Amino acid sequence: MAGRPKIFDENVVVEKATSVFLDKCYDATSADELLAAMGIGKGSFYLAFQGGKQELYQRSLQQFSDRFSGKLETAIANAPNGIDVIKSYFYAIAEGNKATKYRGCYLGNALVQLSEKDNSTREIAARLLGRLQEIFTAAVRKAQAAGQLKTTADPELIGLHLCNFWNGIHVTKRMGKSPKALRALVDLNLQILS
Amino acid sequence: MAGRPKIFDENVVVEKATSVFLDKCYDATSADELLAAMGIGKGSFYLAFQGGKQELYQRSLQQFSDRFSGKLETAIANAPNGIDVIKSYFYAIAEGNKATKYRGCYLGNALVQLSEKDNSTREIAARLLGRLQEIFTAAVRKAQAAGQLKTTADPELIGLHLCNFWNGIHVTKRMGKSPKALRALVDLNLQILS
DNA sequence: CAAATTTTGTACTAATTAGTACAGAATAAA
DNA sequence: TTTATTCTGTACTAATTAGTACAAAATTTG
Repeated sequence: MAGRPKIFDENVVVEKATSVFLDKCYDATSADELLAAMGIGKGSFYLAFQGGKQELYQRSLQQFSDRFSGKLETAIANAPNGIDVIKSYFYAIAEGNKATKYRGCYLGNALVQLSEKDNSTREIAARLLGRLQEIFTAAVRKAQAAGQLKTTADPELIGLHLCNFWNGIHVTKRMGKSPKALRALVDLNLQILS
Repeated sequence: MAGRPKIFDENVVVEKATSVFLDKCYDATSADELLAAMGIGKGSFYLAFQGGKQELYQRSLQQFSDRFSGKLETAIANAPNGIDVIKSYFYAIAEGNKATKYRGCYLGNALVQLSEKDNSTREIAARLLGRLQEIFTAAVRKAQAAGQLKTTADPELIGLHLCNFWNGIHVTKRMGKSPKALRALVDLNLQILS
């Protein structure tokens, strides 16, 4: 392949863009701001991302989801009890830290922040969040089969509940609730996994 | 008081602005768009809302919360069983309709959509959502005292759970879930109110 | 009616926006 | 080395942005 070589790696710059999108909503993030964070110029950007800001955002959502889902799936697959892995994720949200306190879930944010006009991107975010739900469902089904769970409730429903609780706590966190209150909330909502 | 009379009612135009803010996030809503919806010119607007768009948004959040909280409190106070009123609100969300399917909760949206730079507005949204939590908590406490609830769990915790479930389902709804799935989710999360 | 007061609409500014055009730079292949 | 190819950085456009300035309009009070 002839031609001047790219001075950047697309995956790397998408990741840099993600950290900008995590701080503000899509519409409020300017292309200039993204370019500065990505460290490339307009020429390079609009050549690599011909769909402009929208394409960048969609790829950012996809990359984030791939990495996050992959990490969670691996952790569940390698643990003796996948349900414990899921529990630890929720308790980690309850603890939080200053940097992530007001960030929420990248995919959930997208779902809430996207205006009605950009249906295609919102559908992508919805589908990617659906993957999280499926991971929860699969882990519950596996644990039920292994006799690691008391509940006989539909694993689909429990998966939906966990995904919904995930969505909720990432919003409720932003109300400034203490880790103690959030821990009690997690306790209550994960009782079904005992 | 002498002077040319106002051609508009501030509460009315704030309400009109609210319906614009409901469709898109704060940052993405232009002042021009708001003015068009409000039906007033720049001169009038910047005189009545000297804090500009931010003041308008904060007053919009406050007005929305006042009206919504008032309606909910009245409904609970006038019902034989306040818990049934709360349940009906959640089942109504599960049913939804095309117009509100992707709208979510105005206050929750604010919490998620506001960038980190506008802390003061986010704190207002957090405080107003806290009112919802308090209404839930008070209703639970009252029902417990009246022997209408089996659970002896801390009413504060149940109130927090309901507020969190409220936050969650307004996001989960946007994943395109069917009313049937959402109803099952409500069933599961309101079991504690049986 | 005249003066004081308040509101309105228009015209304007200065900054920022997303995206395009294109000359030139850097490479691989012939 | 020449040619074909791909990428980069700069300069540009045309639209939109939030907010200001201010003259004229509409009212109350004296």
